[in-house]
Amino acid sequence: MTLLSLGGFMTARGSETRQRIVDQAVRDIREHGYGQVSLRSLAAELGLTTGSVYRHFASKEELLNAAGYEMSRIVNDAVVPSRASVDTTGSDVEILLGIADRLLQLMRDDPYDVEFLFFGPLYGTAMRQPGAVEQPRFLATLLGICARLCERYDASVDPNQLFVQIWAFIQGYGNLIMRGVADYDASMLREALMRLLSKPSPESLSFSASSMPPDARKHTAK
Amino acid sequence: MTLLSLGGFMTARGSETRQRIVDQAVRDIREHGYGQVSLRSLAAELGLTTGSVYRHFASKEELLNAAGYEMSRIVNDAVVPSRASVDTTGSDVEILLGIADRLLQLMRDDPYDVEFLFFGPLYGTAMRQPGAVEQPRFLATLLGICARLCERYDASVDPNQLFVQIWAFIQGYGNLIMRGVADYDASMLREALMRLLSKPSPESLSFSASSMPPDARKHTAK
DNA sequence: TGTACATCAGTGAACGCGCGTTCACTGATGTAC
DNA sequence: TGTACATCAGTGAACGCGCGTTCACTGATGTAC
Repeated sequence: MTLLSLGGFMTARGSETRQRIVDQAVRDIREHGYGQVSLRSLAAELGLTTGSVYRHFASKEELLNAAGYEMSRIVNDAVVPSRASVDTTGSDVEILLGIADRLLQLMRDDPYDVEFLFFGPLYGTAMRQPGAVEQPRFLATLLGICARLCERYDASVDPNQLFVQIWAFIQGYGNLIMRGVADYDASMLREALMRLLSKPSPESLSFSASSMPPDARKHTAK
Repeated sequence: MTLLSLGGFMTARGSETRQRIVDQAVRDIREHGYGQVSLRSLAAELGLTTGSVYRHFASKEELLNAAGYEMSRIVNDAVVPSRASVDTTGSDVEILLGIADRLLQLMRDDPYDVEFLFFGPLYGTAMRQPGAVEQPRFLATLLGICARLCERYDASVDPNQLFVQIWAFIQGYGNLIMRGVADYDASMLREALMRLLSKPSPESLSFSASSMPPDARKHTAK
């Protein structure tokens, strides 16, 4: 029995194999990291030969793009709250904390997934061409939250700047977790993010906050 | 004319070549990243052949270790303030800001140096065996500053936790800069670090800071 | 001072490996008539 | 219904490449006597 079309380019069998190859690539990336992906071993794990992979993808790069697309969906689904849960939980800050929490858990449990998406070969190519790979929704979500917070509480703060601060901390912390330098601590994450979202208060740890680094550099240069 | 000893294992000529090889490795890493270092091209750039490299190093790994040692010194010198400047500038917080500032400048200007040291093959091997590679002094310096600050202003805060927060932000921000996602902004760095060093103040951006992510996850799991 | 010898940095070719990629071919499947 | 044909997923061997590494050899340098 023949299925119709399937995009008009492949038989049912072919389309099925293509998906099996992509799925195996995702598994290999998750297990060993994208740098270790070899077409030979990938094909062997599926009981195929390398030649057959080229029946479905013009190059290894194209296969990795397809795997990136898949991975992007997986990460988005794991990190971004569903519409329903957003409606019920309410607060922007809670949504932000939730996204950060789930992302860090993912970086701890499946570091190679995130490494591939954020630090891999797709970044700067496919990831930035809208459509090629599903954009990481949670980044847009985070940026939106920052914008709302700034607007609501302090219009003088630049939303992009707040976003960079928060995103820097989250992925920096994730990096430390991925490398085994730090353990994931949800309450520490919460505390740090709350601090970044707060205005610095004068009565806290008091410093002689006079002149700044760009000049301090001169002192050591000599 | 013969120089004596030189460690007793090499002639002057040999020791000189060894250093030239290490220096070239550092240059190659700085320019193309440690992943692109090839013994063939490295030797060729020095007018040597690969075989001669093995007269001085038992393996590529050993050469990279030596290069790591060199790189570690370079980064330390660029980032850690000299004793004299520490004595004159005073405040712990200013020292911390200065280190962060210089490190981020370095990550912007010579990203491959930092990548090699912190995200490279040495990390977890040579970097953690005291002596093999000069430990990154500034990490110890940062930790010491965190300890002093906690002790002085709020003994209830865990210094390690504060250190992880600060270090996470700094290298996370550096990562964004290295990848071209964000530009380096000294005043933003200062602001973020000050926030992380402050106690969160209740009168700042006010959030319904009720329940936390670990539970929030249940909502989206369904 | 001259001669024989030891040392060892450097040569250049080769080895084996895994890689992405190509291609002539096989064989199963479904279509046309 | 049967036969000839087209399609195309998959095979398996080969290609060329760059890699780290090895090794017999060269030749310059300094030492011993």
